[in-house]
Amino acid sequence: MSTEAKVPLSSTPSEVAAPEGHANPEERILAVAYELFSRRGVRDVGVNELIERSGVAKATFYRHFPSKDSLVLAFLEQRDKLWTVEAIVTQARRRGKTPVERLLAIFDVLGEWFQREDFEGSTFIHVLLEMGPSHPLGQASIDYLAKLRGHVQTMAEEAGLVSPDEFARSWQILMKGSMISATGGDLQAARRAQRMAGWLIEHHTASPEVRGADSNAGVAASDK
Amino acid sequence: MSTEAKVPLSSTPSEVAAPEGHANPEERILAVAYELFSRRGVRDVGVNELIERSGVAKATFYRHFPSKDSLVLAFLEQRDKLWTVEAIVTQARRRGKTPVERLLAIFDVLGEWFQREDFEGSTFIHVLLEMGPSHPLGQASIDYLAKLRGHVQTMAEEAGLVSPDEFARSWQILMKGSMISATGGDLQAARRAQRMAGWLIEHHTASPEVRGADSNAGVAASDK
DNA sequence: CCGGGGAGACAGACCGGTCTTCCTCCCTGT
DNA sequence: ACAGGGAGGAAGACCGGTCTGTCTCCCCGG
Repeated sequence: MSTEAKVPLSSTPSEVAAPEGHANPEERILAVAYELFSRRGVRDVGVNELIERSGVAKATFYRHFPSKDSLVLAFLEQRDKLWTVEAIVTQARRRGKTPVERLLAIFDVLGEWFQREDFEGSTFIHVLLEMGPSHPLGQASIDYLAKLRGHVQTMAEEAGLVSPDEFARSWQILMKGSMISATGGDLQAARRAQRMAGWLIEHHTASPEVRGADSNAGVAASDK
Repeated sequence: MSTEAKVPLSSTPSEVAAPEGHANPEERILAVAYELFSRRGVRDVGVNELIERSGVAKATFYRHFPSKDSLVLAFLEQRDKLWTVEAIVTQARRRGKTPVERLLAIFDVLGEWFQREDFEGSTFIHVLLEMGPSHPLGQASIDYLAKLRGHVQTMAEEAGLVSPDEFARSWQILMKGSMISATGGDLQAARRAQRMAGWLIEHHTASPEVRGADSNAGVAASDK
């Protein structure tokens, strides 16, 4: 058996995930769940549909996942690994030569993602709003969003930016806002966010001399 | 029909836990719906609960609202009026002296809203993600978000900013992003967004002196 | 023999929505 | 002045459907 790359973002040629390729039921269930949860949210997909589309018996489902929520938890973990890390962070790192370029490349990746017609919106934001911040699944989503913010903060530190935490939190506002706007139909949201992201970088750049003053400085800084 | 100023003396014997002040059932239902939908989203609140908490009969409910969706539609309209317009736009206009101050005051209002412990998150974003962009209620949410963006654009024009449409779309990315971050627990999200909003204003300010030119973003490494 | 897996009936709760029953107010015709 | 009737509201049974989760039955391979 070929080891098979794990379906990064699309892969599956056409329709919903098929049992093909995954021998054991657990992988089949998780693959189907990934597909359906990503596209329609966790509340909209019932256990019966998951079971039907993964060609598995109900008892088998509940033997591997004691509850639907535990499957959702596994799905979120998978989403973090395949989407946040592999599709976003790793991709962005690969594209830029300098640390700053790598940061800005995040919005290039997001922009391409927004253009895709199977763009589903952000899973973690979706689940967070669906379940609420106090629900365990909402909390898990918050945690994964914080994990993503940690990646941004690391990249900011690599770029030598000041106040990496403040930077990453502001950066994430831009990411979240652009994702919501893209869900609402603004396909240029990534470009707009990227423009603001540039200004954010400028204001967190430790300049050798000038720029001691706070609020806004010139904008046409060279850089780049 | 048109009479309305009648006081129900000793009528309506069952006045259990219904919202005080609202005599007619339609207002009671809408008031309860506003409360529950705002706090928990529309999917989480069923018609039975609405009926029970507004002290109304089921037939009465369906006489005034032919379906749950039509009530949600009425709720969204109410939300636009009470929240978007009265709580945000009017408040922000009242606070600032100059057009630019009025724009920035939006994030002051948002910041205070985030601090409230009954902060519920943004209704329109919530409904949009709950129902999806293609559902009529999701579409309505998109429309109301566009209406809010129109207010921002108007304020931008009053401030004499260039590219008011581009400005308003970028501005809304900051608003949406800060609301999601606030839902996730970042109570400083409004402050951070406001900082970026200040830079956005600068870059849309048509300064007679320097900075004319096409400005461009001049920072990103993309432009694909 | 035994355990995992497929198929599916079933339970119990809840969903949006319809309809029936009764009661009370208010308008109107004589 | 007063009886009658229509309208609106309260209470709630009911319907078909969906939800998560349990349990039974049978098969098949090691």
